Amino acid sequence: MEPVARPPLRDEIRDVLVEGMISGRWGPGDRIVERRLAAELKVSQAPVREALRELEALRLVESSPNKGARVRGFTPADLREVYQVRAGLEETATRLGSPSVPALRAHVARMHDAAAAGSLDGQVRHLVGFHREIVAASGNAVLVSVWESLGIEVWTHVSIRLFRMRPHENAADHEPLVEAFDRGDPEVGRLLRDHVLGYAP
Amino acid sequence: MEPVARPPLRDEIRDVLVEGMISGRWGPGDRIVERRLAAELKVSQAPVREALRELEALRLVESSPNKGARVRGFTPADLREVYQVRAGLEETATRLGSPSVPALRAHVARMHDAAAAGSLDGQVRHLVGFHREIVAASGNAVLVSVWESLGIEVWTHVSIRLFRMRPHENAADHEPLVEAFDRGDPEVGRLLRDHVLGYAP
DNA sequence: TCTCATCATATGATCGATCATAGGGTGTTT
DNA sequence: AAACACCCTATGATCGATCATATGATGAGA
Repeated sequence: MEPVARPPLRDEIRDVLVEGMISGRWGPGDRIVERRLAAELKVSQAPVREALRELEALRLVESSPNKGARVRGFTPADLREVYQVRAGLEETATRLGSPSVPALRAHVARMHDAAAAGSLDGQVRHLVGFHREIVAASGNAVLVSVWESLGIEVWTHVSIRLFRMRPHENAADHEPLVEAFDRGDPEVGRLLRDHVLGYAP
Repeated sequence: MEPVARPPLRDEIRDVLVEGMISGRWGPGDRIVERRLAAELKVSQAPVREALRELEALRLVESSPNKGARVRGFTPADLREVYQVRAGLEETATRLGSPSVPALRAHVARMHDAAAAGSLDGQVRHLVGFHREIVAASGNAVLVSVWESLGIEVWTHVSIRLFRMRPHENAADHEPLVEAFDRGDPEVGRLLRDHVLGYAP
């Protein structure tokens, strides 16, 4: 049994930061001052530091010794690097396992709904969910964790806001992929790679 | 100018841990007790914790809330997962840039020397150096950092000791790759991928 | 003896305080 | 005014102490 099992404080703090970055409270280049945040959240400096280290590992913030942390600024070129890696990872995933086609269709459908309802959050959630399904289907836990470590969801949100990227006609863009998975097309890996690279600015 | 610029204490502690894992002082499954290590190194608990978090991100240790950290145990299956991801990353690297063939040859030569001199450390260092050269040549910083995050060097050491893996006839195994890079073989990516997968137990 | 509640100990999680550094402001000298 | 040394403040880095949890030891009761 495992009843309450509160998550460590650092995780909650990390989520606050991630949420803040998505909502725009902290934008690229903004400093994140450990003591201020600690005071605001009514916690001590230590867990805040640990949360920041975690975000550093996720490449969401950068910090230099004795200078503190700031939200990572990033250029379209940086984004491109992330997408290149991500494309490679997802292609690798298709070699290791096949996603559930119904699950993919469900994500596409909800992406559609969200778009119709004008919900940007919903679109991003299902866009990411679609790709996460593919990665998870690889059955490779390391692959999943590396993929997650790219911080796809946050970056997608942030880049949409900053670069005014339209989440394309997502639903439509994904149909060919679903079809390829459905018919077991051996080229699906390449298709997926090109699809992901197409997101890059 | 930037004279002394001591690295943060947590980094030194992390290196001590990594070194200890390579040397066998800590083996898979061993607990790492924050306070003991802190006392031994004459530092406080905080930087030790941060070092452990860092190693957690590198997948070298695992920890559960209120239970502490232990060196990650791993089965051949886990290793295989790492190699699959690594193979995909290195293949991606070949699509983005071409390594310096002389640099590759140099690594192979030193691998040879090290093998002749019976230096396991040397072999591993240049084996890893060979692959790192390829990844770095991609010019993609994200790719490099993701690849590094797999902790290749440590795992290679550890798995050689635990699984009594021979570092194959490394030098020989690498010749065909060098040749392929040299003649700009478009199949080099696939070759490299298979080569890396060949390391898997 | 076996079971289970209680408690003791070890240790992770968190805190509040202190130490050390970076940057900026100020006054002095030329 | 310019250059420079000094000091002041904000803040990251580290520490020592306290709080909270998990795990094993102890012993009463059946």
